[in-house]
Amino acid sequence: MPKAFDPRAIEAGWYARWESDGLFVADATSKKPKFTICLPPPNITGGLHLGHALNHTLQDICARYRRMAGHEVLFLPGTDHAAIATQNVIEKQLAAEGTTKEQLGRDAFTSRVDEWYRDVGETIVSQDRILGISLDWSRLRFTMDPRYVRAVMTAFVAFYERGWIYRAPRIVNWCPRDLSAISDLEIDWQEHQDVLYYIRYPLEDGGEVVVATVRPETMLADTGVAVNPTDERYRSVIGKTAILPLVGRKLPVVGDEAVDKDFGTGALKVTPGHDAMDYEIGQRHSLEIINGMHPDARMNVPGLPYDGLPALEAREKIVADLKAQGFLVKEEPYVHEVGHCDRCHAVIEPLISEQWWLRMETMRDKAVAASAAGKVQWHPERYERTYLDWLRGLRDWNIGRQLWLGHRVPVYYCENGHTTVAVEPPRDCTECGSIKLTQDPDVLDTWFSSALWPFATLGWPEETDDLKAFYPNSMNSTGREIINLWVSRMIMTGLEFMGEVPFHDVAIHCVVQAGDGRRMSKSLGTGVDPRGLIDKYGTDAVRAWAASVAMSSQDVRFDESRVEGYRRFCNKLWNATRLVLSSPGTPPSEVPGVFEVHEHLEDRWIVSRLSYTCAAVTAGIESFTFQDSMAAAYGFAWNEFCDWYLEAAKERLRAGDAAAQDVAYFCLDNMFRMLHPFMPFVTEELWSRTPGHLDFLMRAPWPELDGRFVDPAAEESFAQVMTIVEEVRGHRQAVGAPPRGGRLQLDRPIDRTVASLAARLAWVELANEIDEIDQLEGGIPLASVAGRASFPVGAGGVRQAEAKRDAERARLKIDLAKTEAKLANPEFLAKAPREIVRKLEDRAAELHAAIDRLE
RNA sequence: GGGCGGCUAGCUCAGUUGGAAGAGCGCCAGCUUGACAUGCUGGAGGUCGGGGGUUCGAAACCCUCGCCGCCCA
Repeated sequence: MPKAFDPRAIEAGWYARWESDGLFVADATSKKPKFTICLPPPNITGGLHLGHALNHTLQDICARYRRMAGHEVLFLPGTDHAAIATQNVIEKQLAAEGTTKEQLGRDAFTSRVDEWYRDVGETIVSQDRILGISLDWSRLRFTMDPRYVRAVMTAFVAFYERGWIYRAPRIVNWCPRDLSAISDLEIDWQEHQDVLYYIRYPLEDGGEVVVATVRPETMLADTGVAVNPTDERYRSVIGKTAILPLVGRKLPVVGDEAVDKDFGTGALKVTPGHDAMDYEIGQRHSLEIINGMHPDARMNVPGLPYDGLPALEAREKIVADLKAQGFLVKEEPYVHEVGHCDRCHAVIEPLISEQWWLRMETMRDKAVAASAAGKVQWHPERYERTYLDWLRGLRDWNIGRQLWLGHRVPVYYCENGHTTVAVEPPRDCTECGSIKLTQDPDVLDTWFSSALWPFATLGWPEETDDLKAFYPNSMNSTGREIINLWVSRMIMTGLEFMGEVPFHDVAIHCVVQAGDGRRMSKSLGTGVDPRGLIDKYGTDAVRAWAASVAMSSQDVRFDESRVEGYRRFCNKLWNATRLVLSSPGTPPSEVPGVFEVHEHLEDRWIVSRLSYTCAAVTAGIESFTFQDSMAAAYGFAWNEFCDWYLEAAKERLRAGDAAAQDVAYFCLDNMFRMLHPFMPFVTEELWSRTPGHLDFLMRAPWPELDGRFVDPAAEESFAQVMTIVEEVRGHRQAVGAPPRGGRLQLDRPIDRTVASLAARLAWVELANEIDEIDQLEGGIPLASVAGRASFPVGAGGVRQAEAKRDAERARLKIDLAKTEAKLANPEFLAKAPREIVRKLEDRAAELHAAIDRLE
């Protein structure tokens, strides 16, 4: 067995062996309890980054754990076409090549996209394999697969038939670069330093109203002026008519309570075609709606000198003209939030547009009710509020997008103006039989299709075996920014189409930031590809790191040294195994499941600790606090098993002691099993190298030690051993004694087993009679127990020993004073719980004794 | 503007009903100890963001202020 752990050497073969043995494939006919995760489909915009690695690892931990714990596990992989995001990526490529999608044409663009899907799809699949994610590749899904498309169309038609889908003009968030509407959730708000312009609108019969705006270019589409009817300043102007500067249009002045009296002058120019609130006001007062802008944000004002100008240029020219003609009252600096398209970063223009809408009331109410009934558990719990707050304010969903990429709306128009809505493209119009049909050009918001993921991947709308066996899913895991975009919508569609929530648990993991606290993103150049880390430290180290930060309450700045630390942990496991394997004699042919541990204190202690650790690891996974599991397993393996047990049992192992071997193999076996979900490769490799393991660790049963080996007496005794050893070692270093040698004398209350084990681990000789303390006169008195230690040192050593003793005594006296002060407080004695008082009394007694020993 | 989270050792983070401040990395010192120098041993380092309050007792609970991040408008 090589001396050092080498991730490359061991990771290569296991994944292929697990896969070829069918260990990832779910059996829908199995009688076992089912456990299902449909992996959140990564966007096909590029390869996976560290955030995906984290998320996929957490789900894989759950999947592997459940398999070992006896569940039939379906862990289903897939990818999402991410229409607008992917279209942006391809368009950037085309731009770099000096062309555009319009020059290419829709068909050529589509085949270009298909090519991209193939390449990136392969990259993502290979990344998940490298990460060891145990996905059922026989069920790989893509949101543009024909079967999946059919599910999307079925959902659309179902909503349409319920009367929930309608087409209507509304103010939408329009991206003038993507030439599409986008949803509220796809907007990135950024602070802008702008100018607030005060503009004089003359009244027809004399006088004027001054309005304030940061977007003077929209005035060309003004169709009214509004003031708050409770505003004394403007009460007299309601009902009058203002004249729009530069245009000459007559604008009715209306009173509407939506107007904010404190903003600007308190008078509002009303542009129903370009502002959501203005649109509402316009509806209430029957104002005309003018669309003053082309889809690419150039002005659409025929007959005016601004026609065809981009918005910002038009703004400059309009401001100059207003100034020249005396309409501009003043300008002042103004800071406000401006919406940007979160894909292409263009400034969003609110504008009136005819769109496809989905009514949400019924689904929203069901989703809220399901939450109230506790059907979905959120981890951490506080995210339930994020979800509910958003749902309660939910309005109709704009599901249409004006893109070239995505699921085309299944709505067909005939030459006679009839509309046919159908899952499959119809041959003829359902009303007049015309065969001249054209399909609506819009595509669906990507989240419309993603919302169906937990059941569409299982074959819905067909009643497949998979759907029957694996719906609802068991859990979903994602980042918090996806809660509203995706999780809430899956819950709504799941309830609507399947009559049941799509999963019982939602785990929201932390966000991994770059080392400097910035968001990790490809565009900022702060993204980290997990493959680079895996090359350096191995997959198991990356996964262990992911588990260790998993559900952290705060976002985590990526720190590579922690990944390195877990590689060292792998090496530690490797070498611990090497040590045990090197012990002579016949190793146990199989790991004893139950055996009597009675003779040696260290044996009793370590299996007791093992038992405790196993329970802690299990509890961590079950409660979605993976970092607790990782910490428990790490601490046990390194600090307890390697540092203390193996050191204590080393001589017995070398001598081929069967009991020590039994215990050591038993610990290794259980450690490998409980660590396997976290670090599948190194544990599988080491398991295969220990005797008696012919099958895969991956399908070994999950360890359940039931507290069988819990041994409080052994824990207490061993704790005493550790205390003594640590104090003796401390003295040894303080006096500059060599690493070995010296004598230790302990007084009678100390058990002989404890004494001899402590002496051995502290590399000192135990004096023959543990009660004859005077024999070691001149040695260093111990504080933790009655006893002395002596080491071969020169004169300087004695001084150092005394200095340490003085410092220790001073520290103990401070502690004692604090403790006694509390005990002297009558209120404390009266109000504190009894066991707390007793604990402090015991502590005071111990401190007294320790100080006495040092006098 | 509303809401959520965070602020603990030089760095990255734990700290589960309030009852003697922790880990990993880094740092200092000492160890070629027969599994591991990807290691072992010992050690230094914190007025738990500031200020109030509740309590016998607060890193933890309440109020307030200050930064940092996120979500929703």
